[in-house]
Amino acid sequence: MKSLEHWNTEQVKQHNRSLVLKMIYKNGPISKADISKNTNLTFATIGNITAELLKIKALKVAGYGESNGGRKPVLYEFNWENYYVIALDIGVTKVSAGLVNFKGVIYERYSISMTDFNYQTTFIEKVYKVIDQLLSETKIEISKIAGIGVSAPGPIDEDGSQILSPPNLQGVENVNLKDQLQQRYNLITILEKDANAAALAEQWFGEVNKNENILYIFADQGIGGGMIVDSRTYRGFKNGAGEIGHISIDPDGPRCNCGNFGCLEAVASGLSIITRIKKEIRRGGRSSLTDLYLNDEDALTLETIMEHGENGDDLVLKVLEETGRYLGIGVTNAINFFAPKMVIFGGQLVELYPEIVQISENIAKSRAFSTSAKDIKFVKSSFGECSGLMGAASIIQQLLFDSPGNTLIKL
Amino acid sequence: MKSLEHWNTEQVKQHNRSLVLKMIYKNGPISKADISKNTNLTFATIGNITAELLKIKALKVAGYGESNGGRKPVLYEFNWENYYVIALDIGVTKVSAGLVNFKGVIYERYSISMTDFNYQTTFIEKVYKVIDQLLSETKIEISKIAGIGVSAPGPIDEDGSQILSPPNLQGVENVNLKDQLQQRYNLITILEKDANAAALAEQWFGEVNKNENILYIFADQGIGGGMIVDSRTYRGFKNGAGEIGHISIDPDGPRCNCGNFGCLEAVASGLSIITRIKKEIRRGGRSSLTDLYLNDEDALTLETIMEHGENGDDLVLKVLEETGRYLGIGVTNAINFFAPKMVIFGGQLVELYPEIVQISENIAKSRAFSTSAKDIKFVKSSFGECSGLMGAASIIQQLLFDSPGNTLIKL
DNA sequence: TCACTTATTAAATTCATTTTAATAAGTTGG
DNA sequence: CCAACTTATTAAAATGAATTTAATAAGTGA
Repeated sequence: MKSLEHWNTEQVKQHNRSLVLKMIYKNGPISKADISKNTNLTFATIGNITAELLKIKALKVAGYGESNGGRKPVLYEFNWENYYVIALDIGVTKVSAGLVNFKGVIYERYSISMTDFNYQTTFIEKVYKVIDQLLSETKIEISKIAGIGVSAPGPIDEDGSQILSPPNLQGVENVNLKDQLQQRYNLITILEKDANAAALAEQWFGEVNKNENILYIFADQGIGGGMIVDSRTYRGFKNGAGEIGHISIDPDGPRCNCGNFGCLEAVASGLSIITRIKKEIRRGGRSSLTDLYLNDEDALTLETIMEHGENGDDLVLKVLEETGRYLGIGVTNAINFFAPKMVIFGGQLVELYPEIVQISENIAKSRAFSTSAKDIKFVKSSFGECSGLMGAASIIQQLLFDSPGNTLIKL
Repeated sequence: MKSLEHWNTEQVKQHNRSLVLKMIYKNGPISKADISKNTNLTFATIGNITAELLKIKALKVAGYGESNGGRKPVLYEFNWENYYVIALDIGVTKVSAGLVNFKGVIYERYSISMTDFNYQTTFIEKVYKVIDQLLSETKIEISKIAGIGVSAPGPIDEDGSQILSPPNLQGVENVNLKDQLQQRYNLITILEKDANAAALAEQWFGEVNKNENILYIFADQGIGGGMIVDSRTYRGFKNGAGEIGHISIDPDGPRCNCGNFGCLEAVASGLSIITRIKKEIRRGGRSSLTDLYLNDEDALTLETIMEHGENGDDLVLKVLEETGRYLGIGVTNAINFFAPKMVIFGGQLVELYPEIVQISENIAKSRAFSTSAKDIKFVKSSFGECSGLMGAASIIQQLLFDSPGNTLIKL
């Protein structure tokens, strides 16, 4: 976008304002002198920008620093008490809403089950309900809420306004959440694919350095992927990028929901584990899960399977190891193609079976093409089951910090 | 890079100068009024920038346009006669150098075989030789040469200065071509991986629209890949991105040089075709190539194989079709992950067997996950065997147009 | 020929950063 | 404790970019 547009002093101001705000956000409390050193902007410019940000209460004075031989510096920091985000995490099993501040601290939280059809409530009514509940319970003024960020199962349209047709969310199709939420709550709203949002959360609240490209693997019921390039979500043509779950790693493998064969999602997702174990049991394979399954077909959840794995069930252990191996092969392909600096794993499967990160890392590093692949960092997401909410929050945060002039400062 | 740095009016000037120059390059001959309309810059600014560019002879007056009711507009265009690039294409079999103008027209050209060891000439001496020959034969003044662009087999180091350790170029390892060429010829020199360079050539000289991300598939002896994101080469961590040849699509497939199994390069490259046909013949498979092969093991080049395919040899046709299928599966994976707007095919295999583009397209579009994959354009490179030289030329062109202030205008 | 339109050029204005200078408030050493 | 030195902050003037405004040149059409 920007590269096609002309620039004038306004973009300079925008850019430098954003630069200073991010600097204070990340490194505060900090003195004007240090901001100047780190940004190479002069004292005078820092003075102008901080004065402006101070006036709208985006910053606050955090005290005084130690003198280095002269006058004590005034320290500034981001005005945490003034900015909150409504984070909406739309999952397959439930919709959660949280009130999150810009440090990534979740203040209030409320969930509703997706399958709870007591009152025949529609999807959008459930969304309203969690948000209304959230707002009614909180003591934080609505004027301090910067916007509504939504993490949802893909595909999402290019504008970040509609949930199109997620295969796992029955009854939800072409829902324009953005317009409806903006209208109802009068707050800026943006949607993002769950894996992209989770990746963005790592960028803002995690241990990612500036301009390190990251690959986020969302291993849950299915497998999704999110990519961050130059600190921004990489979306690709019509938002189609990141579908690492549908990289086929075995043309003779099992059929995937997408119609293809041997997709990563068909061999390394949470659902694929359940499917494979059921199949083995039906085949007569020995397992401590056998009775459970034969009594109730739906009893085999990922949680119970993992419990039996921890108790040493051979079938479970075998399937889990295979799953790790497949995931490793998939990640190898992604690395050879995308070459990220970090690979971050999240989702239910990873939470229940964190060893899968190490297994994938070993396989990927032994198979990767480039010699520098050994320097790629593999980590489990630091946010666990909160990564959806954190992701949703980070969407709004990104918007605000990228153009504080258009969002924070409403002239 | 830029996002971490502060901006001032200098970057504004840089950016707008680059914008105007690219506008004139792509849309010239064009009037100041039209430039203003297209860029949203005011007449005065356009006046300043064009005056400056005119003064250093980056532009020239191309005549007068039709009046639209007022004074006839002066038309400006890029000063083609003033800018040339030495393009160096380092291939597995030969080194070629060409003098290319900014329209992508190749003026002079000279090659030397890589395997010609008559005089025990080292690699770097061969490079010097082709460039010297080129310079001695041309009538174009050396002052009009903007730089030396080099397209070379990867891996290339992060600075674009060294060829590291290409598996197919024996005897070439850690050669710092950039420093040596810059010193000898006193011209800015930049190296780029062959597939990246070829992709960039499509961006500059081909039919790619601004900000359309492209995936270039370089199917030759091996298989390489290049990606363009936001009009720039996407390199990834330590230049490791784009290795589509080492996406594994079959864990039980043949072993690849990289140590892995079932890599695209092991099942869909030019060499893999030769290997498979040899294997089939040894197994006793029927083919019109049988006698040829049994008399001389090295007689089975890709060219002869293709000839026999055109004459209807069943074995060849079968292997080619399989190859297309594999390539299609590999491209599907790449599309699901990267979601480009265009996929462009080049390299010897594609030149000899252009049908492979259509085959890959059919497979990829039937297997791709996203519904919008049907809108992805699949094309064969328009530059044939010249794509290496064109790629090399486009590297320097990109440099100049991105910061004309630092390169064209030497104050 | 005259009114009108369009392209170009030149001067004055605006806006953001930078440069320069002045001031405030510390530290250090004798 | 005070003088010399540092450092942080603030204010005013200068610089350099795009923009606004006005003037001029060169066409068109009635």
